Amino acid sequence: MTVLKKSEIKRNALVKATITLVNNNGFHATPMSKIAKMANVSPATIYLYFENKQDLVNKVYIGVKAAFTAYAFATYQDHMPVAQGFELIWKRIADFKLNEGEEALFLAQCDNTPVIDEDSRQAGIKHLKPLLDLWERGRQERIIKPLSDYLLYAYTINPLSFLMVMQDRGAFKIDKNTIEDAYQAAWDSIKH
Amino acid sequence: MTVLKKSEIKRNALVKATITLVNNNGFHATPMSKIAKMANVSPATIYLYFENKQDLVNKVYIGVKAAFTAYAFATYQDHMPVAQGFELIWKRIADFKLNEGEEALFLAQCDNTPVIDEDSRQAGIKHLKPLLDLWERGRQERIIKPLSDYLLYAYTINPLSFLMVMQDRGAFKIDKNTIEDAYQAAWDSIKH
DNA sequence: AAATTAAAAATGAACGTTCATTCTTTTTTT
DNA sequence: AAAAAAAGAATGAACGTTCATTTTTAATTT
Repeated sequence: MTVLKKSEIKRNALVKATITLVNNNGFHATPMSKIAKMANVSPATIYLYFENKQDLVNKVYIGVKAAFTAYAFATYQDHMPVAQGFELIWKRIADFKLNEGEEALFLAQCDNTPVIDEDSRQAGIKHLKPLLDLWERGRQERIIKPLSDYLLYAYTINPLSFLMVMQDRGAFKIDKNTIEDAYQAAWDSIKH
Repeated sequence: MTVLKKSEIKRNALVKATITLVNNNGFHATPMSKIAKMANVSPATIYLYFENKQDLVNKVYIGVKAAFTAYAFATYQDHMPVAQGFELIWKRIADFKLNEGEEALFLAQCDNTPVIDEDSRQAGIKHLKPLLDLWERGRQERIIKPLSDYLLYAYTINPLSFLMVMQDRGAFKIDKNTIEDAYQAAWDSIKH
């Protein structure tokens, strides 16, 4: 187990609190005072770790996005066959969303609203490079339809976010079968 | 052309301003004073038409949702064959999103964030009934995979919202071909 | 090892601003 | 002229941020 400095513990608590509160109320309905309270910290302390509120969400977003993509690509290797590589990455992403529900929800919220600075958003997109490369290979090998990255994303990765949000609202429950069905639908929509 | 009472003109201006400003800045970053200014109205006047800020978004949301579903189902009849009915509805929805970009974007934003009251959200969902009925018929006739409504929605309707948001950010442009490709992907993902 | 000092981290109260909403006055309509 | 609609100014609460201090940690000296 990594030993954390006290300051890192505080920073982590602030990040956690931000994620939870933004998930439940949205960014602008989450005052710094509440974040501080949930992290057991004085409001002023936040400003030792972050420049201001905007800087706080930006940094939390980038951090979560990094953790997300690290998880997604952890077991992927770029010499894998396209279909196998896609299934692997897709299911890792699904795993992340299931196991790290709060983080996934936070990303979904940030990706769909004008909360994050454009710079931070761009930084987050960069991390997807391996998947975009895989898709390019898939198109060239005629395994994947000749669709733009945006369409491929819209029909494979994005639906997971939607399902997450619905689950969070208590509308329904994602289980093993749901995941398998969703994967089939995703693959069917883009396979040649 | 319908003749509008002066009061209706003001109300419409307020609705329009709300949509535009919420699209660009998000709900909580949109002050009543700005909405009033954009609608050429005093802040106080808003309160003649709406109880408060929350009531304002709720009502705008419900109104836009109603217009959206009216458009989506305008030419649909429930005796149509499943595949034909689905294509019709899907393409009407795509049309709406293209022609009424601001309204569509507003819905996407409200559907993905905790801005709208749960009651208003539920009211919005009710309007989708004809589509859910069509899907049920499709499942029974083994034309559509036996997937839950949420999965069908995630893989057919929701991707359009994602593409809209991306287009709004200037990331890419939706054209006739995109729509056709998207429809094919949607159908491929759910057809038996 | 204990005592002292310096540095860093953290705090709670306070400030200035912004915002939703209300109040009073003016304008428009009937 | 009375009633209704609209306006602009006013209000109080909430917020992000800063500031003056205190507390904790680390370094240095005895």
